[in-house]
Amino acid sequence: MARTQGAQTANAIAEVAASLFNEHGYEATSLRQIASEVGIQVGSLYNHIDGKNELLHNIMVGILDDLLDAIRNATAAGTDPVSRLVLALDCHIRFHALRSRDVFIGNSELRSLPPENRADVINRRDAYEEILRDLVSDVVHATGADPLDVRLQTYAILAIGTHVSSWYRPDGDMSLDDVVAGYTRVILRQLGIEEFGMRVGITTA
Amino acid sequence: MARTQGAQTANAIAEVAASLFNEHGYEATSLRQIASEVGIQVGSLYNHIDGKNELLHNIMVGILDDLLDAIRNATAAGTDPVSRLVLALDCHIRFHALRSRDVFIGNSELRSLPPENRADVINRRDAYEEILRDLVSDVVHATGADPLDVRLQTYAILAIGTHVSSWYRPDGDMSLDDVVAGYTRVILRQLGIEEFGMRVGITTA
DNA sequence: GAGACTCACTAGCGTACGTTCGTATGTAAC
DNA sequence: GTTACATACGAACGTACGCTAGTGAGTCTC
Repeated sequence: MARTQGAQTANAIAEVAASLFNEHGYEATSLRQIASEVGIQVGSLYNHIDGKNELLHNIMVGILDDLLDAIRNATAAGTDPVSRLVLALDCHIRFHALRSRDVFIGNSELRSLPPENRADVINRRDAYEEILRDLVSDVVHATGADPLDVRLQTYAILAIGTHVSSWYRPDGDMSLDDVVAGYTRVILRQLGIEEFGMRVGITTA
Repeated sequence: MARTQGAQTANAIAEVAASLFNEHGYEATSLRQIASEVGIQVGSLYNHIDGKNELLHNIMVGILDDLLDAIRNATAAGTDPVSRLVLALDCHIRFHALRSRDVFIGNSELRSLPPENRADVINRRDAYEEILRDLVSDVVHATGADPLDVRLQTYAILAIGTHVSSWYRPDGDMSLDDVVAGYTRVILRQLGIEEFGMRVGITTA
């Protein structure tokens, strides 16, 4: 056993760690549990990681990098502010629903990261928030809508994403398409641009 | 030292525990830390509690009982569905902002409760969600507004509350009154009853 | 085939944890 | 003043933790 198993084992460790962190929390998960579910001994973990904390750090930075990539790619296809926002909301909600495990870890385990590693996460989180705020801001300027309060509106969108990741289940009684369409309507209306949404294919049926 | 210190010490333990759970998380907080901040020895804690988990359970049940009491009292003064909802939103947002420490514990440490104690918390949480949903539902029926989706609307309100508890700071650059007024306008608009809100004193200035 | 490298094993290190116990001390009740 | 109780202390329990170190088996390179 050598040379070829490395990548697979490393992958399995990361997956198992994420599942256990999600289920019991970082502090309540032991390396012995992780090793046991992977099917190796505790000591062997250290052939693949530097320590327990690296597992958490990788998950948190990874999920935020993926989220930033996703929203940038999603909005690139938009031809005007409203369609860019609609594309962003689609991405935002789907991402949080489908990757709820890692999103939840990212949102709940910041305090388990040693302070020197927190900036990596906080900077990415701030960057995402800024992207959303700019999208909202652009829509407001382009449409002349009254946004009430851009900051609170942006927070509301962020909150919906986080919340979706905590209740949405693929086998629940609401399809992901319905969740996306429903929340998109709600958000466009709360921004005061319900009628602009219709022009890009969002209906209030 | 006897007979009279009991209640004060018990109180101090609960307060210190909540602060440390909020800061580091339940699992990462040791009874030795708690005892040390209270100014007693570890063993002495057991004159006041049955075990570490009781501390968490009391916080979680307590905050939800307070929240349920608050929303019931707040809405009692409402004379019609819209004003009841507005009163509820005021209470909802203020409560989450002002009691963010315990709210955060309640929202993030459910998995640290042993399964047999979770029902206490989940039942209260469900009860709160039902109260909000009924308020939304009543408003819709009374005003004839198109709610888009009552469930998603209710979730959005819940999400805003949870999110507020994570960012609002009394010394931040937005007053609590502004947060409440701002979010109330956003929520009334997303429900499609912006104009009804004005009748009960919410302005979109 | 020899050497280098990968990756797993086993055993054990020092430390911290939640909890229990016996004891001491101060206060209240009678 | 005696009795009973509330409350604190200090020491110790068994267990689990993250992590390290030494070793051996398999595999790739040349």
